[in-house]
Amino acid sequence: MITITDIAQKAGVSRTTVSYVLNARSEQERISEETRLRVLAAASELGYSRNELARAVTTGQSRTLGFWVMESHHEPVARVLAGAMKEADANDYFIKMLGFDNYAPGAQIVERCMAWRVSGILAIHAGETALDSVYAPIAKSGIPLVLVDSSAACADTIHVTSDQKQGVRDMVSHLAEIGHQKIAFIAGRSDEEPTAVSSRRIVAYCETMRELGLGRYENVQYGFWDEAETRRIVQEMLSLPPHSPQRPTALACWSDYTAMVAIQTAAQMGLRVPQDISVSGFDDITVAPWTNPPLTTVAQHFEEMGSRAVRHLLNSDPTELVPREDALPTRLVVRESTAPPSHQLPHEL
Amino acid sequence: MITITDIAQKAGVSRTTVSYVLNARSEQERISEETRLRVLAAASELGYSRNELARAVTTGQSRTLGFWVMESHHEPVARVLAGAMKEADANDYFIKMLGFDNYAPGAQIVERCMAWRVSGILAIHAGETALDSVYAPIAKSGIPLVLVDSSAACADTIHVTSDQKQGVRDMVSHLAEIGHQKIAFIAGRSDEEPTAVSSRRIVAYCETMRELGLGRYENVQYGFWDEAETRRIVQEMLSLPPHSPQRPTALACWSDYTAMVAIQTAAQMGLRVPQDISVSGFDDITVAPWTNPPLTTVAQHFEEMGSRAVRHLLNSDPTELVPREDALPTRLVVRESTAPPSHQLPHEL
DNA sequence: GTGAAAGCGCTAACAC
DNA sequence: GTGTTAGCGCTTTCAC
Repeated sequence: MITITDIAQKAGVSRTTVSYVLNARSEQERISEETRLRVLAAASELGYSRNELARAVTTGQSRTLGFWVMESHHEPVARVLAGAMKEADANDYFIKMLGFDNYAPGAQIVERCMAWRVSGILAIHAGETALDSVYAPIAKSGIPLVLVDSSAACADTIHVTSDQKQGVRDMVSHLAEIGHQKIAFIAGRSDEEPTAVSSRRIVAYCETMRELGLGRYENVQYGFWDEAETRRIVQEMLSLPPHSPQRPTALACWSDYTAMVAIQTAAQMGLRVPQDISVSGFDDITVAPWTNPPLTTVAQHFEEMGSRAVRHLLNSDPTELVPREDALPTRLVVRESTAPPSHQLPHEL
Repeated sequence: MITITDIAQKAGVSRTTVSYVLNARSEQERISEETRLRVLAAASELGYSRNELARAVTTGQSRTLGFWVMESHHEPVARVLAGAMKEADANDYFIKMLGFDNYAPGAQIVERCMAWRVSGILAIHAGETALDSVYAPIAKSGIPLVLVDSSAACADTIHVTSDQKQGVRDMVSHLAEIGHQKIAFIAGRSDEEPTAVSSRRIVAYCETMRELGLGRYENVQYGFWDEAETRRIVQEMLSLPPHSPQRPTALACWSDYTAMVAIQTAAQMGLRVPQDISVSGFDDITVAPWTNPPLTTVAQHFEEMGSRAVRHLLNSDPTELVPREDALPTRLVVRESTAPPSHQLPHEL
């Protein structure tokens, strides 16, 4: 293994000089162009490869960010990670995976971050309970933390997320504009708690309904991760008599997955989407344009969320990560799963 | 920052002793139970956190694996990563992300791996061209490489993948069993080259067709990543007269995404799936059960692929990574997008 | 059983 | 401009 000592020897200078040249600190300070070139030449001739570990030891800087997946939703996680990677890479930082789906005890993961001198932690999809259990150790460790798409409640840090409110408002307004009044919202909930994003979307739904003068029909139903519950809810609502004041003409779903289940359930009941019932999603995942019918949804810019999070972690004075929410705009994508409500009876079974 | 020197002082022993205790090398060698306890106590009282970087410098072992996404298919990548993480974690290794979608020059990434003393590299979805450009530097670096779901051609390493042949054979046999004879295959291709997995599935398709005595109808069409081409192909095939010998009664697609596009295209042509045309996929992604109709497909165990790859990287003698293919079994999942061919004319537009 | 001493590869005051 | 020296925190050989 080639070290700076070897280079120093070959170039006939001291290790210090080599270090300065290799770190490009030669420009402003000391080091003549002539020696610089000689050192560089020696390095490349010897096939030198810097030992970043040794460097990290002395500087105390690992230039590494931890990426913690607290709840794994494949596509969003992959996309946020891609964005984070790109940004980290541009700044010559690395990303270390800390955990997937929380299978390792949180405190242990934090301990490892300290042991590896991780420069910052990006936690994605942190629910309240999960966060509660690790927030204290992280805070104590002094490692900067940025949350992405998480439960905001106990977020004593920067929280990068989409502007859920705007997204839901755009969707509900779109449905209202094309003539819907009975717009139900299908929210998400995991075993014990509503997912954070979901609960904020509920609020936005209710507010918008009121703003639009549709407050009298406020209908929030809870689907679980388990699709079965979503099916049950949809069946129940769509089994109501066609002109019942309870029966929704549009189903605004908190996620694309849920929307797909809703569309399928409706189809299995012999209903046509969107003629008999409109359905919308949230996220705009890859397959959204390929559902039958193509899904009207709200696009989130996951990649951007990732790079924003990394930028927060890197740019700011570590002690100045002032807690706040960094909400990215969403984009309404109207496809074919929403249409004006029919005034005829829904297609019969 | 607390170091072993602090512990040594507090426990009244030498740094050597502390090091031995902390590395649990105390059992077989030296160190009395009494001092062991005293050292441990001192460490925990002081709130000691080991500096893994320093440790890595002296040992030359970073206990870190690089994960390189050469082509990003969100869900498969996320799932393989999850599996890899789990296995790495169990062995007290970390995973470092090396790149997403090849946006950084390969040689540079390899250089970084060397600089960080990465213990092994896991590359996923490596196409021929991408691999060609980085294979030499990796080989020269001496860092063990394991490929996952990649182009096998130039794979002078272990290649973890699904048993594509079995998967395709199961699917084609299934279609044949329920009465199809005119089974077309829709393969994938990126700009310049067929994706590796795709090309191997093509071979498997052809072989199976012959084995089943259906060799006279061998019909491989190429879709691109771009869905437009897939649409065009499907439209062309399904525009043929119903009883034309060219017109397929089943479309075996190389991926679930492609299958979704095929189903949608068929639906837009007024055809019913599976009554008028059967469609099958490959992968069994999350949404496969929620398409209309639910997708018949071949499931791959992505998580297992990730953990297998990591195991290869860790368990084996680095010099003994004998090049070979580690093919995991697939599983046929019959849902509702495939059914016996109708003997009536397809539903008219 | 335990410790002294050397060393891993690199950085950074400070002196010349 | 350049080199000397000390040090980062840890491991490991060797002597006691």
